Amino acid sequence: MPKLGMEPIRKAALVNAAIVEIGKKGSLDVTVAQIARRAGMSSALAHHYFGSKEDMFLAAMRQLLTIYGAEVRGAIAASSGPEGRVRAVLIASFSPMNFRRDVVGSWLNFWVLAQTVPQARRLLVIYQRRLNSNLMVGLRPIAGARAGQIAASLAAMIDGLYLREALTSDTPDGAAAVAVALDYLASQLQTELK
Amino acid sequence: MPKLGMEPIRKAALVNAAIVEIGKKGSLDVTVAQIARRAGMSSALAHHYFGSKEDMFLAAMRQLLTIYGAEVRGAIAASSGPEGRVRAVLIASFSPMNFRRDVVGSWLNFWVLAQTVPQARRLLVIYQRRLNSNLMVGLRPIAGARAGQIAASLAAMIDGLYLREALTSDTPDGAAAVAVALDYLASQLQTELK
DNA sequence: TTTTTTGTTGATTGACGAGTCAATAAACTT
DNA sequence: AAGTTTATTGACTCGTCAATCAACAAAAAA
Repeated sequence: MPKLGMEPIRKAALVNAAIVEIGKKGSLDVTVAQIARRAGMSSALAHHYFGSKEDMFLAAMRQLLTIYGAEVRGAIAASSGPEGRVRAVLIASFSPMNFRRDVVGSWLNFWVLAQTVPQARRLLVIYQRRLNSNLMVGLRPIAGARAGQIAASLAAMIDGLYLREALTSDTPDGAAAVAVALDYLASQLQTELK
Repeated sequence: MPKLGMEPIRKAALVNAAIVEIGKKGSLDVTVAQIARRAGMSSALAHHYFGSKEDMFLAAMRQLLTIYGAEVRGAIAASSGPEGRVRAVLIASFSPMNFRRDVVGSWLNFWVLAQTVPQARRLLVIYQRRLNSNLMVGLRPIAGARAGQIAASLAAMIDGLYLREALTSDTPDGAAAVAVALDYLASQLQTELK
């Protein structure tokens, strides 16, 4: 019984299922059938809405990026002052929403996807640019000429903390990750004022 | 014409071919036939020496770990003083040998493998422990109680820089990566002496 | 010199999975 | 009412690939 307007609903379901499935399996070697089943439909329908598996992956990646971006924007809006802005970015990056096991697992695998699929690479580059830019806005007023250097380090550190999270078996500890990054930031700023 | 004692030679050839092939493809989706061909033999022979594809991957991982470990040890031996030791670890981590496109690509994919294969995870955990320990030996004398925190940050940063390298299209710039890490180190130590 | 061990491969098997298709059905349009 | 669009799936095609096997060759051992 075709209720109309299913397309966006089913697409969303597939995208979420893909993220969960990839995260759970820890690899892109998930079948369309698995994803479709988790999303409660046949694999044929998944192919009907997304032309190919790759398209589905890209949509899932975009979703992750979108959520992440929204959360960062929200945190920045609620922050005050340059340093607060940088803190906001860090806190949002390790929020319970983004720093979840399956999400981190998916990120890692999308990084792999970006090695092969130009479209995926583009998405990841966008993320990197946005992260860098967000950091720079906050850092420039307080770190001056060193802002670029610090931003690069912080960005690398964030990615690295994600990477390590993907390996630890216990539940993600966003607070600890934030602490590491903030500690670094504090020391850098202190250096500035020496 | 069976020249005897082929086993180690063929195994080594396969391991290297696997690293190159994975790095080039940017994914673990390489066929045994591809690897075998690059190593100059039939896929059947590859299966003869390594029981399975997975075993081959694990051997390749071990190889990477071994080379990395050897290089770090060498650099440490040639260094002097606690801070020199830390520098040595960083420099070795981004040496031309380890910081090559295909090698970095392989690392990334082994990280993914570690999500699925316990044996691979174990290897990666060994790497992490060793890295941490190497850093700690150098940091404790100069950073005291903060050594742990700094080591964690440095380790995350190293991994993060690798991760980012896997994404940039141009040739790896080990020097720049070392600079970022050293800059962080310098600022941390300065904080110590404030 | 027979036998065993080591090296080597072409051919084959067996499984799995992406993508297609034909068919069915319920809405919406005219 | 007839026709069109949207939703949905089971069955099928087609390709790929890991792993196995049977067979052959040469060295070493007996």
